Amino acid sequence: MKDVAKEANVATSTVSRVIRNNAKISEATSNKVKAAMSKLGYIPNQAARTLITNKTMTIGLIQKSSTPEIRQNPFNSDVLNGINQACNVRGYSTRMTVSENSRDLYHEVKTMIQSKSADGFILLYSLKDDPIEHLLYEFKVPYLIIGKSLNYENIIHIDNNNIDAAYQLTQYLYHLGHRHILFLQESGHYAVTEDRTVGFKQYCDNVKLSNDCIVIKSMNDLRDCIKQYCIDASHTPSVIITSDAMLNMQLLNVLYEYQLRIPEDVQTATFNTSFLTENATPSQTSVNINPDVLGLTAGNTIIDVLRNETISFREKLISTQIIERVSTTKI
DNA sequence: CGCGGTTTGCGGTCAATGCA
DNA sequence: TGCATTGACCGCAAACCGCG
Repeated sequence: MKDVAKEANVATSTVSRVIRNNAKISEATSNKVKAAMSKLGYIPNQAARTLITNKTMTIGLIQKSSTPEIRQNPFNSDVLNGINQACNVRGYSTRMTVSENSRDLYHEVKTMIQSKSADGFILLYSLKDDPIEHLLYEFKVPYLIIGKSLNYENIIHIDNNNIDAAYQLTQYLYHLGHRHILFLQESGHYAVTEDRTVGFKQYCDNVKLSNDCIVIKSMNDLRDCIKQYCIDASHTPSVIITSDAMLNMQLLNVLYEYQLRIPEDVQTATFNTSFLTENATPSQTSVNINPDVLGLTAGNTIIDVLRNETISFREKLISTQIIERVSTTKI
């Protein structure tokens, strides 16, 4: 700033005012300063700005764990992409947690809060009685949740209506003629999974369809389940829904092992449209929950909060769409 | 009153200094 | 020698102030 001021023949404060878009600077002076900045290639120093503003211009992103299963889920990277887009446009950067287990994660987040490494946080999951959310709440740090708000009143959260999305998907499959549907859900008691199960059951009850929901914890679970329901049973399901695309990928492998053809022998549908579902063999009918929009909305909203702008909602629901693909085509 | 210069202090590190 | 204290320093924002 000193160099720029010298180059433009003004005081450093004048340079500061031009950068901050402060009023009461004549256009002539402003232009003079901008010319000097561009001549010298000057970029403001964020570390120095943090010193005086006490703002890091960083958003902390908390993911439930940093295991490959979660990191490599396209849903995750799509959400992060949305968040980063919002942050990039509005001058913020992001910092994500890397811990793989909840104890480490707790300390990582605590350090981030206490060292003032971020101005606000986005929780990328929602969990009942989550110690990490308690931490954010106790320290009075601005945060919002992608998913349901389960622990405190009036916490801003960005979500899909997963009950409705599952209901719609089941209805869609019913209209295709399916009368025996198997629903496979991931383990872990996360709200999304539970809601998708609820929506599925609701529609089945409505039309008096018998239904089975199985919790899958491992690849062996999955093999046992398919053997039991699709090989050994007399009345096999005509379609299998998976609560997430990663589980869907594993299912495709198991069906291949048992030489069950999709869509001829059994059909499949899943939640979370992505590159994976588009390019699977065959391409998978899936529910697009628009993770990029979830991320973009979350990013923009937390920045609004940090800028003390009034937020008109506590809950924002992002729409979902069923994407029809080969896995549920009529034969 | 518009404009812009002077000065201070943000939070932490590190070297110099003071004191027992 | 070992410890505590002080002050310079980083780049910037803004309170404060003065000129015309």
